[in-house]
Amino acid sequence: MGEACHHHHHDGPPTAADVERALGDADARLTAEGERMTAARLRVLELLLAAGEPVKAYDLIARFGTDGQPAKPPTVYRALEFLERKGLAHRIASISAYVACSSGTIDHSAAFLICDCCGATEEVAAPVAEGLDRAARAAGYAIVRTTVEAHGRCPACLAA
Amino acid sequence: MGEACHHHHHDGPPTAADVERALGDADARLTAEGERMTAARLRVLELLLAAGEPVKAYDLIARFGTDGQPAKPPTVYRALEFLERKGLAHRIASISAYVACSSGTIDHSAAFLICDCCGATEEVAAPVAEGLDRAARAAGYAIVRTTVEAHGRCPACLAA
DNA sequence: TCAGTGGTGTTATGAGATAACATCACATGC
DNA sequence: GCATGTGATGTTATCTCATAACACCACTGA
Repeated sequence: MGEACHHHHHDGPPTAADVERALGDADARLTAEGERMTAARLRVLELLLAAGEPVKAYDLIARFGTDGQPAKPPTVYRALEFLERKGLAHRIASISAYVACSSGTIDHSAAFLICDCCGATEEVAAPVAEGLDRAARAAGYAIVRTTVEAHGRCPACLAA
Repeated sequence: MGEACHHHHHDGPPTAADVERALGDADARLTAEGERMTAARLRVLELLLAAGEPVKAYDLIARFGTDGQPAKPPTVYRALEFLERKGLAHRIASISAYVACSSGTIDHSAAFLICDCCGATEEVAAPVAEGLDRAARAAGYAIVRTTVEAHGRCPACLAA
């Protein structure tokens, strides 16, 4: 993360109420779909939502226990895999971190704008698909999933 | 890599002559730029070129010595960092692998089509930048570098 | 010839992720 | 009720990926 400029307070984490609401929504939706929103999955999603920015898996592991006890790695990685599969979280490959999905739409190919200075990320709806789809068609590839991540500076860090 | 279909021979590696020529070109170009194309850097580039597809860092480490002796990790990671900085190689974050740059143009933002079946990759010139740039402008971000990787099936694996 | 810069060699360790296997919870059919 | 199958979890160990730190070397320019 920060290498050149100081850390700023960007968007910041959502309020506790926001987190609760999002958790409730997710729980209700997945339960309705016949999925099991277990304690571990809810806890990991809660941590991601509360952070409001990408979080490293081992940070989730460290923060997992409400009593300060860390989780075992597979506990968190399994929850992340589930959340990702269900579109509630995304892995950001270029920084090996995970973030709650901020888009309401299910089954989307997300793209991210990532500030290398303060760590803020913005999830933007696949405005990229067009160009990539065109290239894929030209090459004869059938795309299953995409990783689109742009690194740079957020408005706040640019202003600083 | 392969999970569903068998491994096919896709494009395959280039001929030894192709590799030699590309190595010579890279050497000449960087030397002209005042960079030092050292043995380790040339060797890693040679391995990447010869593979003709993404290679894991520890595979490069294992293949490094012509006598079968592996390299020490930093040797290869340093060479990769240099090659990437100079536009001769790319890291593919979604699979933690490295590939020789197949584009002639310097200083480009590459995008990749990656076959999850046979491992073939196609480097396509940033046809993606448009959409992403637009989104970044809208969000006020200044983009420095991008990671664009599409996973799916290549034509050969689709046909199989 | 001496300092500065950039590259290499080496050791060790940090960070990210998963394999394997035992156990548990829960829904469904009998 | 209770057997049975499926999916989730707990636990241990390990594997893969990547870099920190420090000593040494090669080249360049004052």
